[in-house]
Parts: sequence; structure tokens; C-alpha cells
Amino acid sequence: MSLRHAILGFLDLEPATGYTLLQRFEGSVGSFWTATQSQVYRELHALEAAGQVRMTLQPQDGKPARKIYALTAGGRAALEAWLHEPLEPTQLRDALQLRLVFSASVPPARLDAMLASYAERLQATLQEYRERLASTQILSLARSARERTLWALSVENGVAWCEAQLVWVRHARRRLARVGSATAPTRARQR
Amino acid sequence: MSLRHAILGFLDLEPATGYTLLQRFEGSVGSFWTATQSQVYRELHALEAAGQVRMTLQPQDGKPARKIYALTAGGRAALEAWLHEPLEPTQLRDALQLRLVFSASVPPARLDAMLASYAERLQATLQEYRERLASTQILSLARSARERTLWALSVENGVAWCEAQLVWVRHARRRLARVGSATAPTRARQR
DNA sequence: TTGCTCATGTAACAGGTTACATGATTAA
DNA sequence: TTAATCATGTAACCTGTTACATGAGCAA
Repeated sequence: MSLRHAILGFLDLEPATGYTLLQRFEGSVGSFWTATQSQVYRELHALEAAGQVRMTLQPQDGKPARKIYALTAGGRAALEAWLHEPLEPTQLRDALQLRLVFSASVPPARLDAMLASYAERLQATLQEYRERLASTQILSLARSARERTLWALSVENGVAWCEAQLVWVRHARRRLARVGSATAPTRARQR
Repeated sequence: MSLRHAILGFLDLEPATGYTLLQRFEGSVGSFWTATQSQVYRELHALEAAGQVRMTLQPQDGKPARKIYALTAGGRAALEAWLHEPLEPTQLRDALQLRLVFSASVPPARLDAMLASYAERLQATLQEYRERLASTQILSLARSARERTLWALSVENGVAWCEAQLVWVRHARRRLARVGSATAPTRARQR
């Protein structure tokens, strides 16, 4: 139920529309949690039904009214409860690694090219995170130095992950290049 | 559709039952891809309906027969096609980081304790991965040196991730300790 | 006789993705 | 007039989790 609680967390900073929440996801926690538009509106409706957020119509001249969602006391309580649950260790889910395990039959040159382009994209992502370290979109909403520190740490975690991946890719390409020519099976197939 | 394709990949190594496949997931790619029993059986049924695997009953005296699944030509083609698709960059999904972003209101001592126990579990996981480097469960199924290298690299990736996380946690705890006392807001709340 | 491993399945639900659909304003 | 941005929604589908259910053999 992380998405649900993250929405509560964002609304605690500032009441917002579904659309704005979507931008918050993309612009601040996007490196480790994404949400689609459908999901955000679905959760907002569910949260409203559960009495954890309250919706207010904000009329605009000409344009249709915006639906501003704000936390209720129940919503704030639910958020606090979530924040005090024990931390579950992160379970990775990495389709790239999964594929790699089965990729022995992919021609070495082709696999190397794939890894090379992966490294390029990692480099771009790393650059992006580093820029974000200087100015996160939602930085102006920070309520304390501690909050800003936490936000910075989450971005730094993304940076650290990218860097570790880059080191790993370089290492993997070198190792695969060395073993690349040896495509002959080293073991007789059973059956 | 990674799970579907991973099953094809495992069956390419060796025909197996749903139960055995489950063990393969836990024992070899578990660090970056998990599957539940329900999922595995569901996918096997779907793959059979799609003509990508063929089921053979292997009778056992006394015990009920085992259902052995093997790749068909169509299944092998689907596997190869998957392996040649362009690599999508990994999109992380980390509930721990997400929670951290909203955790400014959690008492510093409490948050630090959470991070400490997270570090402990990371250390245990790291130990596990390192042991796995020496002997993966499925190592005996390797068909070439290249395949063994790929398997080792995937475990090394898990090791690298753990190490990077450990460094990050230590850094985070130090930083939060320094800013911990400053819980006073540094900005007047709007509204 | 209790619990573990092997082995297979269903049902219900939660969470996430893709596609479709609408409609206003504003900038190129 | 075309595209982008703001803004909200539905429907169908896929993927993943939890719980329930069964039954054999074997070891403590």
C-alpha cells in the first residue's frame, strides 16, 4: 500500500490535485517509485471513500474547477501509522539481471552492445540525479532541515545505485569479453 | 512478461515440474526476481495453452504422477525473441526510500534504530550472496563457461547492490545524527 | 502423531499498465 | 491549426500476493 501512503505524505506537505500529485511522483520520488495517472485518481477516490482525504472544488473562471484534496485527521493518523511500521528489507526486481542469466546464447558482440547502451543510459540517469541533488522540484515545500536532509539522502541513494551499476557493467563487459570466444560447451548435455 | 520468459529459460536448461521451477527461482535468481507458487502454475498453464511448453506425466509408484514441462520449438523461439529485445533500463521500486522521504516526523532515535536494523539485514543478505558466489544451486546445469560467467555476474550485481546500500546507510545515519536535533521548522508553514 | 518435503491446484484480491475518452487554455 | 499543458476520468488487462485446499511419503 505504499502508493496510498505516499499520496498521504504528499498531501501532508500541501493539498493538491491528482494532476499535481502525479508531477510530484515524477519530479521527486520518480527514481525509486513511479505512479500512473490512473493509479493516482483511483487511490484518491479510495482515500476519499475511506475518509482519509477531503475534496474541495476550487472554481476557476472559464476552466473547469480543480479538485483539491487535503488530509483529514484520519488521513494524517494513517500516514503516521505507516511511518512507524517496521522497515521491510527492499526486495529487488530487476528484469535486466533476469534476462542476463539466460543470455548465454546471445552472440557476444550483441550482448556487449546491449550492455554498452545500458551503460550510456545509466550515465544519463546519473547526470539527472546529480542535478536533482542541487534542486529538487519540491524543495521549497520542506518544513525543516531534517526533511531536506532526508530528501537529499534519497536522491543520493539513487546516485549511489547508478554508480554501482556503472562499475558493475564495466566489470561485466570486461569479464564477458575474456570468456566470449569460448562458446564451446564445457559439459556434455544430459538427455 | 519476464516471469513467463524466465520459466522458458529454466525449462531450456532442463525440463522440470512447477515445484522444481519454484526452487530454481528461490535458489538462483531470487535476489532479483521472485515468484510465488500460484504464479508459476498459472504461467505454466498459460504457456501450455499457447503451445510453448509440453507437459508429460511421469508416473511414480505410489505417489501421484509428476507433471514434467518441456520447451516446444515455439517456446524456444519465444525465449530467443525475448533475449534479443532491446534492454529496458531498470526502473527501481524501493518502498524503503519512499518512506524515508516522508519520515521527518519520526523521532530521530526511532528512525536511526530502523536504519540500523536495515543495515543488519543487509549484512546478512550480503553474506548469503557471497556464499552463493561460490556455489549456486543450478551451477551444475551450466552449458558453457560463458553461461557460468553470466550467472556469477548476476550474483555479483546483488553483492554490489548490498555493499552500496550499506555504504549509503552508514552515510545516512551519520548525516541524520548531525541534523537530528534541529527539529524546529526552518520555514513558516503556508496555510 | 506431528511436522516436513514433494507436488498441484483454486479463489479472491491488490497493485500496476495501457488504452481510450473528454475538454479547456495557451504557445508556436 | 497544431501541439502542449492542465485536468479528470473509465475499462480492460496483466501481474503479484494471500489464503485455502488436498494428498502422498518420510523422519523424529
